[in-house]
Amino acid sequence: MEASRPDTATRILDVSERLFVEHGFEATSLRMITQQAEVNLAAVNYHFGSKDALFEAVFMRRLAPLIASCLAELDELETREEKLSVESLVTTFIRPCLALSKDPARGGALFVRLLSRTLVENHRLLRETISQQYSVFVQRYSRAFHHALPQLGVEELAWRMHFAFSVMFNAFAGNDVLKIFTRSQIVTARDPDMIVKYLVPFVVAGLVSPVEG
Amino acid sequence: MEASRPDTATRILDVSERLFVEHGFEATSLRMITQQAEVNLAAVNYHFGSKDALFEAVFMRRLAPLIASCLAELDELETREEKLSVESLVTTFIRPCLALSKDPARGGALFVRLLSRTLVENHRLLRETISQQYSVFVQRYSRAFHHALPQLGVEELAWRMHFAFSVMFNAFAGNDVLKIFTRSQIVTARDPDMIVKYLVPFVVAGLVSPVEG
DNA sequence: AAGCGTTTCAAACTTACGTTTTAATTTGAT
DNA sequence: ATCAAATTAAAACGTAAGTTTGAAACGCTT
Repeated sequence: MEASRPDTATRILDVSERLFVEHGFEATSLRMITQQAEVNLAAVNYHFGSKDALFEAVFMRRLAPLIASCLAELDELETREEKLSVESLVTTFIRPCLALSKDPARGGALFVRLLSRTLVENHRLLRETISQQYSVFVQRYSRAFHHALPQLGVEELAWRMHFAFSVMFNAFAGNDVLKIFTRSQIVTARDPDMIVKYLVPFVVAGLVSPVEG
Repeated sequence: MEASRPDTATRILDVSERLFVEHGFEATSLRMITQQAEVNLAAVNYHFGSKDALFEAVFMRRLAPLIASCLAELDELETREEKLSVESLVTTFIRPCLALSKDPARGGALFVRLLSRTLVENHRLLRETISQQYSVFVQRYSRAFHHALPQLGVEELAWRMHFAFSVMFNAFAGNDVLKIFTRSQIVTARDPDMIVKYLVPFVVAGLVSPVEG
């Protein structure tokens, strides 16, 4: 009656995803991974080639569908509405993140944390492989936000998008900067819906705030 | 005419701070540190005891003065004004961060990046040593924000503070989440004053936005 | 100048890492 | 059933990590 055990490569990916989030890439050894995945040590190099390639595989398994979901939401929104509201635009990004966070089969909230962690560690992977492959993501959002907020100059818009995506990433990643001091004042990332309830108004307010003279 | 060379312990701290930011704690070896600091390999263990203790020393050298500066600004503001504005409150945190970012003698922007990096890596150091020592920081800000935003419930206020500090930390840390995709669309953290110009309005707007029914 | 605690130095130690190798085992088509 | 390919297994390899050691060099007081 137990669920069928995933194959070796999948078990490695699942365990790696969790351990990379918990301890970071460098601090996670192949021996930790293979032990918890109950596979032989050599299996990682056999199936993926190297530890670096394993990381890329872990990353790409989640990122590609997430980006695709966001762009699909964006497509659907642009065909449905003539004039895009900032809130609906923000939601096209948040909804796929939320769905991902609530779906354990797709890594649950783990991957968003991994993404956040990888961003600040600025891996070579993100600077090289990903940047070329997914520049369309930011281009699409930049254009959409420009249409929704035409009163903003390109520099001000870039900064606001930077801030907005920063806080959204951090929110889903559960990096509670205040928790360190207060000992879990907020039950972080436990209820993703609760995050969105407070996150969307905050981000939208920052994005649409009037420009100062 | 050259500046007098700092002593061994200080050189180790300076180099470590930079390397921990660039490569992370785990990926920075003592041999990298001692080589760039032009000290003997054993000097780290002699002066600090261990690599972990070195990290704590690097961290504490900057954090304590930063926290003290913030609290001093807060004190000065509370004695000067009866009713605190959200903007002035935000500024009590941003101004010390900005001063730190612009002062190479105190680590410049490096330490804020280190702080941000350490937050998402959630080191044992931050969970254990720091949380007890500096809980006063969050308590003071929580109370101040509660006075400035009395219309917000405790839960909503906690979330908004969480979001606000998230984006502020990330802004100073220069973790440009969009840069990865666009290849340095924004010249991040080059001009700290520019950050503040756009950061403060964004954060304030999010904090003061009206609560929804 | 002598003595003594402090600091520096070169070298080695132990351990753990990522990776490779070679053989055993399983799998799937004929 | 057989054979070839794919996968798993155990063991070892070479390297680099943090740490320790013991002697040499330094700095300061007497």
